Amino acid sequence: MEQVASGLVRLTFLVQSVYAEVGCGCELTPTQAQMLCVLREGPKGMAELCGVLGVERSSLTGLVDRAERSGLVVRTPDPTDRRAVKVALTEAGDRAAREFHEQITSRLAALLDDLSPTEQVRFSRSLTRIVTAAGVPLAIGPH
Amino acid sequence: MEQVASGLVRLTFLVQSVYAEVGCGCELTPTQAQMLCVLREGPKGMAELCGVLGVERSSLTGLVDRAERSGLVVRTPDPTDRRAVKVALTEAGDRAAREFHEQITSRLAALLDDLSPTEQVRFSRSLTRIVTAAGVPLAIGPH
DNA sequence: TATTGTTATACTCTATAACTATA
DNA sequence: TATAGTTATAGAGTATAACAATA
Repeated sequence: MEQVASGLVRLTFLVQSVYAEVGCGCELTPTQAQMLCVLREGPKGMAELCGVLGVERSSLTGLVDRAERSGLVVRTPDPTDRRAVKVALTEAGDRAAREFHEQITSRLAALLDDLSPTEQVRFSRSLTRIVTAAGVPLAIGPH
Repeated sequence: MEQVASGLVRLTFLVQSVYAEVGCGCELTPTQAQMLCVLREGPKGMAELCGVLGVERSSLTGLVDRAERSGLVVRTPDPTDRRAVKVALTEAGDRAAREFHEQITSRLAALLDDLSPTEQVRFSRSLTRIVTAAGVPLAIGPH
């Protein structure tokens, strides 16, 4: 039990550090990387984005503000609801998101390099089972 | 590759949320929980603690300030070096650290409940192999 | 001169509560 | 009244640079 818990915490640290490092290389904070990855699915309203990211609206306002200031996203008015806005990736944001996604995917997969092919498959399956059982959403990102 | 990366990120999510939740129940922020766990080994100097936690000294000053204000740790002068201080757990800090450690250990181990005993052993072994290969230090998180 | 730790400053991320505008 | 989003405010966590005291 002790062993497993320690392993899980250490793995979490490892993944976080890779995530931060890759993000840094793309000039993205981990939170920005996460948001940009979500926005690759398409433009989203603030409330919707809050739900996916698991943050409060006031927090998201700041996140979008900073990302917008950095030219990664834009707010556009929602034609169907004048209270609402849609947050969408800019071209630069899309480029950064793609780059981040590509790199994080290969960097994280490489963490399993020391396992045999069979072990890799088993590990990956168990991983999926664990997070599925716990109901963790699919979106890539921390928190 | 995509699969593995997604699984790793989702697992990281999951572990972080459990970590935060357990910490919250012990009135600890995740960072405080981590620091307190490290200090269970014994008192440490600021510089040493920085190394283990992977933060800058100025950051640690704030962390220790807040933990000290909450009565979790104390700074005591180092008799062998008048520049230095030792950071040690108070009784309350030790109690919180124990409680956190106990709970996080069982909560994280429980994440593997859906795997068969064989799969649990395999998963745990692979976990250890991955973090060992990557050189993730042991001291971080629960021991 | 090098090391230990703090201070000053600035930024990101987060939340709660109060607010505006629209539905 | 309820929902969408922002503003005001506060606090944790992080870093860099400048500084003090001691080795």
